[in-house]
Amino acid sequence: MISVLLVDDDALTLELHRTYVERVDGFRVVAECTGARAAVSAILERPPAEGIDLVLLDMTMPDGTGLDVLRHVRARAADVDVIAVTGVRDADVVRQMVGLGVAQYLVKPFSFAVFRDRLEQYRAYRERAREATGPATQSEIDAMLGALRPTASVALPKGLSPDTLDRVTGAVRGSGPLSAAEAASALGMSRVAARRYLEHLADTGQVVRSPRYGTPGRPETEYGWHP
Amino acid sequence: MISVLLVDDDALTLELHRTYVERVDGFRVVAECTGARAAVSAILERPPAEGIDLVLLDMTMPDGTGLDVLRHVRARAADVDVIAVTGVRDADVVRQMVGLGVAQYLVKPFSFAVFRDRLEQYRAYRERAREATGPATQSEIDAMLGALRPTASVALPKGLSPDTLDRVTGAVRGSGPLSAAEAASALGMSRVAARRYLEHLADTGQVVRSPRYGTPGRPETEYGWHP
DNA sequence: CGGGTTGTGGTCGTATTGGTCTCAACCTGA
DNA sequence: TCAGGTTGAGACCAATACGACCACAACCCG
Repeated sequence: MISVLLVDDDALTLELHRTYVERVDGFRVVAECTGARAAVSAILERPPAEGIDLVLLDMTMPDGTGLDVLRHVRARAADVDVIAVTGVRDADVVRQMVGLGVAQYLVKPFSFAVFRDRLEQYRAYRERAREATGPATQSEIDAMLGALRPTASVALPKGLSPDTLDRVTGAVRGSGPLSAAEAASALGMSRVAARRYLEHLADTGQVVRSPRYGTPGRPETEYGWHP
Repeated sequence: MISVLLVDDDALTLELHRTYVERVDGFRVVAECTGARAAVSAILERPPAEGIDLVLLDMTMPDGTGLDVLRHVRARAADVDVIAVTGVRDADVVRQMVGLGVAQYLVKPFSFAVFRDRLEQYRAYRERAREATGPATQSEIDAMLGALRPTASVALPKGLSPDTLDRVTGAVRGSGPLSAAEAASALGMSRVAARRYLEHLADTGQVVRSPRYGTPGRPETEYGWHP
């Protein structure tokens, strides 16, 4: 059983993630924190016997960032693994977190399927690390690290390509609310195709639809990012 | 140009690694240390302007281990990447180093070809991290991490020859973004084969995929070195 | 104030083009 | 010669553009 510590400043998010974790076999939540300082103490002071294996760490908290937490923990040689779970997508933050050894970096919001995949992947890494208790060969080490390699995520509906979805997602994130036509011209694709992807994102809850009135003619629906 | 610090207690090894680094384009050795304490000072005290990008870190040194070095560095928020280069293959050490955010773990001894591959892989990660200066999408972050983690096997997948891979790599490097068909005709090979190699390069993070719209019909994916 | 007109975007069917898979032919090394 | 691996050709599948038609809100005119 893998013991998990949840860290997030929002109680609602905490609860959601708890239910997520409990739906995955072999993982259990042993503690929760809403602040950076509390997280550091929880990780460092917990007796090793009932130690924490994995921390799901948010970035933004009132009394410090996830980066601060991780720096303290790493300095103390605490032997925990960390999955960053945050809405912060700044490339520099990602780089620093990777430098501090996060096993995965999950961008909120995400579906349960994505969450479960990441946890399963972490479990695979963990199993490999455990079974090779003695000296390992280079290729065993590679296999271990390779297990942490993010895999292509959930299967898309027919007619959608991962690459295009990625581009559309980026456009909506970058430019604020967009209509299908605007997204299409920004990406150099057709309005119909752009709309398909935006609809998919809306269906999976990653963007919100809202009608845009005022101009003559049928109202245009615009798609805005939903953090 | 990526600035490298070499850390190893053995002068001979240091020299060997220096020649290795200098044989790889775009990397240069800016400093060398033979001890743990010296390594920590070198990393922390060097002015940011001529900062160190990458540390090749040995594990066993007279005045401390590589783990100690890394813990100090991480606690100080130094923004350097690290490749562990050591003979130590203990699974627990590997796990701890991974937890401290090493980009690669190289077991001594190794050939120059292996060494170069790892450096190239690190470069791919670095480029991806740099090009996405703003907010990134989940899949961009995944691509970044995917570039970092070693592919399960060091050798190429069945069906790919090193020679052809070199030619395809050269074509993409030289001619900017290419579609599979364009690469095929430029190299005088079949579209299917060209695509196989381009896909491999994309999977290992050395080239980026992006769909090309505008014409009726299914969009063509183009493969670019690092736009 | 109300119904028709107009203009715009949503929706669907079809054509088109590249991606993807399978299997046979070829090449290389022992 | 044989075995394994690499390439290539064709068939099928998938993702997009385009155009026609439908739905909706604003506007206009009585």
